[in-house]
Parts: sequence; C-alpha cells; structure tokens
Amino acid sequence: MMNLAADFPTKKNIKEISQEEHISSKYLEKLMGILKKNQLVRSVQGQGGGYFLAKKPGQITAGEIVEILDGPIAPMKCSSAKCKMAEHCSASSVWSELEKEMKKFLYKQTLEKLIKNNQTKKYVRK
Amino acid sequence: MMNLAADFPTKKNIKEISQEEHISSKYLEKLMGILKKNQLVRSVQGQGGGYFLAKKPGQITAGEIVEILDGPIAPMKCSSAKCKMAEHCSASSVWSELEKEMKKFLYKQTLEKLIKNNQTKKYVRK
DNA sequence: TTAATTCAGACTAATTTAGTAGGATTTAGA
DNA sequence: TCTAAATCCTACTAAATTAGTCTGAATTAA
Ligand code: FES
Ligand code: FES
Repeated sequence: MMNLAADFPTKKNIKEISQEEHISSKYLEKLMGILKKNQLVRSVQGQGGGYFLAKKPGQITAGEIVEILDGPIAPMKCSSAKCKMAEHCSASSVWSELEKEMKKFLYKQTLEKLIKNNQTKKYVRK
Repeated sequence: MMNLAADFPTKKNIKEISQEEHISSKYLEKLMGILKKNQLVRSVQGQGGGYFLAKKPGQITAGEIVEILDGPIAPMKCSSAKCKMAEHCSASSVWSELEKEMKKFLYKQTLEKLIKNNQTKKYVRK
C-alpha cells in the first residue's frame, strides 16, 4: 500500500502544533476539526498523519478563519444578527458601518502576510 | 426655593426615554447611572427631575459611550487585555491593528452626526 | 406631607465560551 | 495480522459574562 502521509511534506500533527502554539492538544483537536470541516485544512489519518493547509497561504484570510472559528464578524450582536429593533434604533447604522470596516480589514489580512510580518518580528526582537 | 428641574429644558426622565427607546425603565435607570458616573449626562433629582447631556452632542462620541457602557473597544479579549501569549502569537498584530481601526471609527462618530443621520433616515423611510 | 423621581447595590437567570473526556476509527509499519 | 500513532466525533462541564430585575433609600417640587 502507498504511504499517504508521506505525500504532504508540510503537514504537522496535533502534538507538534500544540507545542508550538502553546495550546492544549485536546482543544486544538477540536479546532482543527472545525477548520477541516470548513475546508481550510486537510488531513491525513492514522500513524504518521497530520494536518496541512488546503490552500496557499496567500489565499487564506484572517476573515475566513475568524468567521469559521468565532462566528460572524460583528462589533455587536445587534449589527449583523438582524436586530428586531434596528428600524427605530439610532445606533444600528454605526454598528453596520463598523462591521463593514472590520470585514474589509480582516479579509485583506492573508496568512502569507501574517507569516511575513511574524518573521520580521523575530529579527527585530532584542 | 428655586426650581432646579425647570432650568434644563432638554431633560427627560426615565419613563419618557424608556418609552421612546423601547427599553425597560429599570434597565435604563441602571445605564443612566453609569453614564452619569462617567459624566456623559447630568441629572436633576426629585419630582420633575430627569437627565440631560453633560456636553454638546458634537462633543460626545460613540467611542466614549461604548467604552463606558461596554468596556474597552476590542475585537478580541486578547487585543487590548495584554494577553500573556501576545509575544509569540502571530495573531496579536492583527488584533491590535484592528482595534486601532475600530477606535478611529467610533471616536469620529459624534452624537450630533448620529442625530442628523437619523433625521434624514426618517424622511427617506417609506 | 405626598408623590414623583433619581440613586445604589445586591441579586438572578440566561447565554456563551473555553476547554475536557472518552472512545471509535484509520493507517503505517513490524 | 497486530500494534501504536494518529485523527475523528460528540457529549459534557465549568467558568465567565451579560442582560435584566428587585428592593428600598434619598431627593425634591408642589
Ligand atoms: S438595539 Fe439592535 S441595532 Fe440597536
Ligand atoms: S493568544 Fe492572545 S494575542 Fe494571541
């Protein structure tokens, strides 16, 4: 039988990631499950298995990740959640505009960008 | 004795505001208390009393109100709350930049602006 | 003195979130 | 074919936060 696990050199398993990111492996397992269900990562099961990105880092944005893991991007529950008072609420326009700004910002932060920023950060660090 | 309550023609009492804003008077009482403690509104006690703005609408911003009633403006608990992982967390820069954008936006929305927007809204409504 | 009002703070209930537990399934390799 | 290393699945728990209530005291106009 061929070795599936060997075909994806960038993959990492839960144990590795959890150590690098200082996050409990059990919790990470859960999160990766969600990311996988939403097709941001793919996985190889069984011994030697692990996870890897489903797209190029330049094509994954913070916006996607946040919406998948945290739910809709919104400054208030009111804003996107179709608040029933929105019609006669003077604040609703503020929420919806702010929501737009947040989305705009988060959807232009790609993983690639983040990685680069983080690498320079390391150099700059004393 | 002079009549304090008559001196501030724009004042409204809890009952009036709670009806206008469709919010329970008990809850509103609590919120007004917080706004008062933070000097966004002032009040007159006793019969005929009520609340009124402590500054001109052009000098009160959504940012202030939100920070007073909702706490620090932040997209994540992590961002401004001095997350202890921030040093080796690749996401922290995203949170802090987004936080800046949110503050910038909210601090330029004055009450005056909001009132104007809301008036035109009424005209436009079918 | 009375009635209308703000003021103060404790309390409750509901919801959300972060995180854990336990076991089933899949797979590589000996 | 057996075993160990991994993902997968999903229910559960605990903690924190939030929205909102309740009670009663203090203040003031009339
Ligand atoms: S109460 Fe929901 S938008 Fe204002
Ligand atoms: S974990 Fe707090 S900033 Fe990333």
